[in-house]
Amino acid sequence: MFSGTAVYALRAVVYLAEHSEERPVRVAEMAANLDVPQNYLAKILNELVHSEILNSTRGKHGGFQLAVRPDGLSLLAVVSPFDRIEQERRCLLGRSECSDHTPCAAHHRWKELGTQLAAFVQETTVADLLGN
Amino acid sequence: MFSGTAVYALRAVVYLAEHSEERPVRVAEMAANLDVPQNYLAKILNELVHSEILNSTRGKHGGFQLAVRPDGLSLLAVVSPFDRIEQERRCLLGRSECSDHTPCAAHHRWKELGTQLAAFVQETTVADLLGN
DNA sequence: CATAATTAAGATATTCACATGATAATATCC
DNA sequence: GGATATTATCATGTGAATATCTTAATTATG
Repeated sequence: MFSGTAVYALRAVVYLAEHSEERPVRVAEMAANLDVPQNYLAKILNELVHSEILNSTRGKHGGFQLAVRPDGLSLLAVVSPFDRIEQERRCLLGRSECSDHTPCAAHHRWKELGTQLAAFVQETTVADLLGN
Repeated sequence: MFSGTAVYALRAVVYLAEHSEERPVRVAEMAANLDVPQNYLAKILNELVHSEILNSTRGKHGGFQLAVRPDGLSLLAVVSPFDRIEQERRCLLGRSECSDHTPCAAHHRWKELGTQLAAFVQETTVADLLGN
């Protein structure tokens, strides 16, 4: 459903929500705990900084912190720099305009699934992923 | 949701359901009509033959035919040689055993989405995709 | 100011889905 | 049996996602 990169981003954001309240968290610490390649994670975190989801501070005692409150951060916001999930809602058979003109029998249920997925990523926040 | 290869397979099976009642259909014809690379399509069809979803006959007047009735052929059967969609139902964060031990708040709704997707591909048949 | 710690960024490497090309195997038709 | 049409299979190429490596930029501390 999500790309590997997007899942990394979600895991990282959850980790920061749980650990970066006070001090910034270093990439090395996160990479070790989340089992993500460190340099790759650094790039992902950097993109999240550009998306204004994280703050970063360089130098000694630097690291990453959440820039917004977890309950105001939707999964869609975290994931969208990496996955274009809006495109998931196309025709099952890849036809360009199946839906409007000549929907097949399965089309409506299929579209409903896409709608539910979209609602999930929009309405679910990082706060909903905490506490385990 | 599905890989490109799986969508090719679906399109091909639908095409055969509509055109292979009498005679076998050649790859070249399907590739042209479905806008799929011919050699790539040939490989996909061959895998569907091995999955006993299609029959093939070589030589002059050869081609591919559906081996089963469209209303008895689930989307899951068509797609599963190419996509491991059962794996879609894991934890959102890629944790190995999130679900059983310490489900997060979002886990139940996420799992429900996966269940609905699984039900869709199991219950929907190729016959449901015809007629447009 | 020098040093160490850390993110930022660019270049390169790897892997895999996707695609192409060429050849072999098989069947039909004259 | 030879020519032709078709699937079957293997070998190779390509591009994007994933991952690594290296260097630069920035900051705190003694």
